[in-house]
Amino acid sequence: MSKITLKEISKILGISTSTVSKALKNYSDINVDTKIRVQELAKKHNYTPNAFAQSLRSRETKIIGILVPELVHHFFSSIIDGAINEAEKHGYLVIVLQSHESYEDEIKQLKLLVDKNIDGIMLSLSDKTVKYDHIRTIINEGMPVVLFDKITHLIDCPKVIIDDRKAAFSATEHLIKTGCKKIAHITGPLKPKTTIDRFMGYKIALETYNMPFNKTLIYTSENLSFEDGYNLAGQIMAEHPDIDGIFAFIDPVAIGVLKRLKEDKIKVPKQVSIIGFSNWFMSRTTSPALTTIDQPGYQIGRNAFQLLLKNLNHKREGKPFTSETVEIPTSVIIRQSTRAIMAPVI
Amino acid sequence: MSKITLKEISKILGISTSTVSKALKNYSDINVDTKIRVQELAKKHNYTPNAFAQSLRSRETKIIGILVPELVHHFFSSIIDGAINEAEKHGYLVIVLQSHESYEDEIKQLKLLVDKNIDGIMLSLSDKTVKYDHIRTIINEGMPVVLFDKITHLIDCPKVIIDDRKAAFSATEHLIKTGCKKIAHITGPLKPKTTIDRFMGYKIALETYNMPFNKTLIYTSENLSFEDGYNLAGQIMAEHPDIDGIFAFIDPVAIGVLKRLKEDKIKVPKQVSIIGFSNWFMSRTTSPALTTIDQPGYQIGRNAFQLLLKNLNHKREGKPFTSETVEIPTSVIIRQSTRAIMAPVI
DNA sequence: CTGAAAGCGCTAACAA
DNA sequence: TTGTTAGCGCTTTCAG
Repeated sequence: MSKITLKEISKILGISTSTVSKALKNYSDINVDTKIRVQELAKKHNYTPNAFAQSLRSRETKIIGILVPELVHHFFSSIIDGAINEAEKHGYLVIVLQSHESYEDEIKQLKLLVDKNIDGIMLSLSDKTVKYDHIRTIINEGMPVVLFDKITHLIDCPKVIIDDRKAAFSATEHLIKTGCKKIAHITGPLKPKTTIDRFMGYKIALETYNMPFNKTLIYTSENLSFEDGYNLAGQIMAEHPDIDGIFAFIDPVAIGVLKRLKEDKIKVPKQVSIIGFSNWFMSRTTSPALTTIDQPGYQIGRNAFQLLLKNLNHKREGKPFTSETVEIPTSVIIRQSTRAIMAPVI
Repeated sequence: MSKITLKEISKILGISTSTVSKALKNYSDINVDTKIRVQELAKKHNYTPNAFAQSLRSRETKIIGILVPELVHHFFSSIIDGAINEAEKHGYLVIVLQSHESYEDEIKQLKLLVDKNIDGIMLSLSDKTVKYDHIRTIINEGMPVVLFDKITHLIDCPKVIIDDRKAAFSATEHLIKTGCKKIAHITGPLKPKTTIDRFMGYKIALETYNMPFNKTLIYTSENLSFEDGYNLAGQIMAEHPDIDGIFAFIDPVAIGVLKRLKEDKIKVPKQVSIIGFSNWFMSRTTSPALTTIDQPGYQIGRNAFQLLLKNLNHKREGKPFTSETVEIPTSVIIRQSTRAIMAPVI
């Protein structure tokens, strides 16, 4: 029925528990015969050590926690996928928690994790989080923490990011290089820093290519929704009928734009090119398929775990935490909502 | 720095650890004054009990595991979302693991979970799993297990399911009621039982409404992909130009169909109606938006945890496990890829 | 009302 | 080569 313990094995074999323990771990100072006897009996009874008892002694759980704003989200679930798979390779299990973009929840969930004595935490900040003492406290108490995607530079710890500004620059640049002369940008609520970075990337690209920046070409989607894109597209074309490119800061909005333009019989990409951001699953299923920026979630998760692992090891060895920042490269996924790149004029 | 223990508190206060322990748990036989002194000191030092030590004694971790075929999947991540939120309400944390649709991985991951001494397991079977002894063993050893979505009736334990057959019946019925006379069905690989159930639902609906079942109207998507739908749609219309309805067993395939028909200038829903299955996020963003079957993932996760919790409690109280099956209702989400329901002829 | 003691299962320093 | 012992932090008799 239930699991067998060291003590029980030792009783059966008439030896001490410490001998059994050592035999199972192949200590060199144990008689080969006893080793074999022990190991066979253990196998026969399907012995596995009691994880709490081990943890209680070793101060290690081999469990880490990951806290994201929302789990039901292609980007974040990809990150978790990457983290879980990488963790498993190294013998770690992963507890998943969500902050639902709430500062209070973030604090609460973090506390749950800390109280469970897990070994380390991977964290993507909620959009509402503007104070960071709750995180600094955890780190100061010796918990290894890695920040990813939604990060702040105000916390000194390892981080995994994508360079949203650079990525947005590429997106805008792609529109420019494919012949767009008047490009609108749909941005989002101010808070997640990523949104602002994307806006900055757009702006810098215009400057770099000597195109005028026009404030009236900036539109704001409040809730990042498909519906927002749909409505804003109508507004954009009404206010600026000569627009020939739209860069939306996130795919669902871009897809909303796409749908509206099609319904309004505006040719995409012939008259207006559209580029999104994030490479959501559905972006390749639209017609025309959406050109977008790929954010490699899986790799972010993988790298974040690797950084965490490094600090886990540092902690065990008494070394100080590192706080390097790893940047994961993004790429433009060219599909059909933008025009073909024009051959350079010779 | 690190966490304070009962022993340290007791030393500071010059009382015994057992008194401290009881004081913190508000035992009735402790002097009110000592209680207050203890509780205040504990609060001051931010005392939280050591979770392993507690687990070691109580044989409970307050952690459960959930194993799904794939995490990066709207349906499964919704289930996990529901499970995590419900678990949290009851003081449980959730370890998430994936089988990647591999039988071997399923066994391996289950073992990881069991070895961690977690309190219970929520499991959705991999498509490759056709033997169930690994699961029966776990249950027989006393681990509460709840199966959801991808289940088998060959295991005696609580289950949460949706009735795929009934749902597919409704889907087909909806096409019939909106005037379709010749309906093709795109099904998938044989294994997940859900696929067959959907096919059965389609067939039974035809029979119920006295429509001929025609084997040549059944098409198979091998990899459930958007691209498959795209290609099959071409094939279907070539072989059966008079088709006026297509029921695809999963949304991405339906969306592929939609895209192809549009490209081929076939009017949806005027000439051909399309209905999907699953209500993936993107299905409302297509144009026309896709009519589909909603599979309420969140509720499945929630209910599965509740069943697990019930068995967790039964176990604690020495009662036998229950093995009830909860069926979560689905619904037809009517959008624009099917025609309006015709008024009944009076 | 309080404390001593035992024990959950495992490990490791030390003794034999 | 093996065993003894102590202890990780907590809870719960049971005795005082």
